[in-house]
Amino acid sequence: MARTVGSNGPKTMEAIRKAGLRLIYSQGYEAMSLRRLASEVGIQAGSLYNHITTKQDLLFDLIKVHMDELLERLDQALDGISDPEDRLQAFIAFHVGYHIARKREVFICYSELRSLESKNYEIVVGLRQQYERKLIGILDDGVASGRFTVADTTVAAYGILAMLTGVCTWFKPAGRLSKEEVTGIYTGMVRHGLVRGVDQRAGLGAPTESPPVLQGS
Amino acid sequence: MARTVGSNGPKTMEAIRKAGLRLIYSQGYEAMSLRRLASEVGIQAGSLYNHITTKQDLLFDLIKVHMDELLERLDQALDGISDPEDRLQAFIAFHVGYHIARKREVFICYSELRSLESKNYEIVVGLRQQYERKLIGILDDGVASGRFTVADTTVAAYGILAMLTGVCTWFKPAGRLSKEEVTGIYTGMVRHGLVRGVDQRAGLGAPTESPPVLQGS
DNA sequence: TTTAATTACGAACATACGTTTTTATACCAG
DNA sequence: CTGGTATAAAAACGTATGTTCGTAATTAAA
Repeated sequence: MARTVGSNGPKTMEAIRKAGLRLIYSQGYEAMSLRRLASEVGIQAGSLYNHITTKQDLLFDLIKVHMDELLERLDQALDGISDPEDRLQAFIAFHVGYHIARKREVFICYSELRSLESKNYEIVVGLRQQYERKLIGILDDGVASGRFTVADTTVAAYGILAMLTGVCTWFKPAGRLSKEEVTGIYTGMVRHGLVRGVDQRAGLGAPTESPPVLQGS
Repeated sequence: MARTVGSNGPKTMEAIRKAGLRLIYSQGYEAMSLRRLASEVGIQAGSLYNHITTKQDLLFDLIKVHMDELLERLDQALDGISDPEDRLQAFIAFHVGYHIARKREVFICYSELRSLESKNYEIVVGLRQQYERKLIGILDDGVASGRFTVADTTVAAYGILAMLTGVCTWFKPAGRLSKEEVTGIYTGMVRHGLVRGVDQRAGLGAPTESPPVLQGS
């Protein structure tokens, strides 16, 4: 009926974030009750408020921390690379790798945007735009230097992001393809088309040997 | 305190479906209360139950009806077309057009899957797989007849679907690009790459004249 | 050792939820 | 006109929700 042995602030907060992430991912923010969250952490519902201010703040914190890290890691991944083609390649590899590694965080960032209060929503949308503009910038640089031909850099960027992000809805670590294979396939699709006509094969490496087997969803 | 003048079953049901679609789209299924829904329809919460059986059934019905129509319209759009390239082109045009026209229904079908009870969930996932397999089939046909080169038809199909579906998150009817322009750009990206190197321009039409202007989200 | 800050419990609060029931009116078929 | 059915209101039910509060026990600092 009081503070328990071994209770520890930072440790509990970490457990709340972890359980919250899992529950929001699987049930959605609205459907996750704080009593359920507390029980997964091993405390009572009221005790959550020693660590969070409101349920909404927990959601925002989870999303915000993730977006900040996403942007920071992207900068690291692109650091020192100046050639547009190399930067595009690095962007794709980073994006696919990150989205496979953090599929739950990524999913929440997309699916729970509408559960954010408007002030929080604006902040997150701003961060997402920053990320999008990195890719658009790469494409614009490539076009400006004559290295790329892009019908519309904005549409292309949105298309690339949507295509790559989709990976975290179907990728299975134990599945048919490794992370590296997936990255390679996606890079090829971005650069040479998702579907190539026979007249455009010149200059490409041999088609991969993987047969077009349908893997279960 | 009883039946009101002009009340009419089918008309009310239609209003419920319409308001429900809008509310679920903007707030999410869990966040939409039946009292709010009823008030938008202009009736009391309890009166909803003259038309629906449960809240869950309303969601399932909205999704199911949409999936059925999606599949039917796709069949119509592909009817009579046999060449794989033409079928792919028709698929892209259909998918983009439909997703622009029905963005709310489409969004719900993706974002509210997890709010479906397991039996309903299985049904909807089955329908979605039917749709995915249509595209995979087109790609397989093209590969079999030597018309396409595809690194991995399953991954390519998922990539195409994700890319195209993304259109309904940013497309604005009054925006810079028309539906036809968007369809054209996406078709080009599927066939020739989202980003082409300069060595691959031969045989393509002139790049579009649209400057890479960033449009607001 | 004393003191203050942490941390959790347990109970409670006000409110909101999906749903059911009862009742009364409007519509429609005979 | 009459009788049955369709439709809605109104009130209520039981439960669940996010959050607050007072209290007690643990830990860390003095």
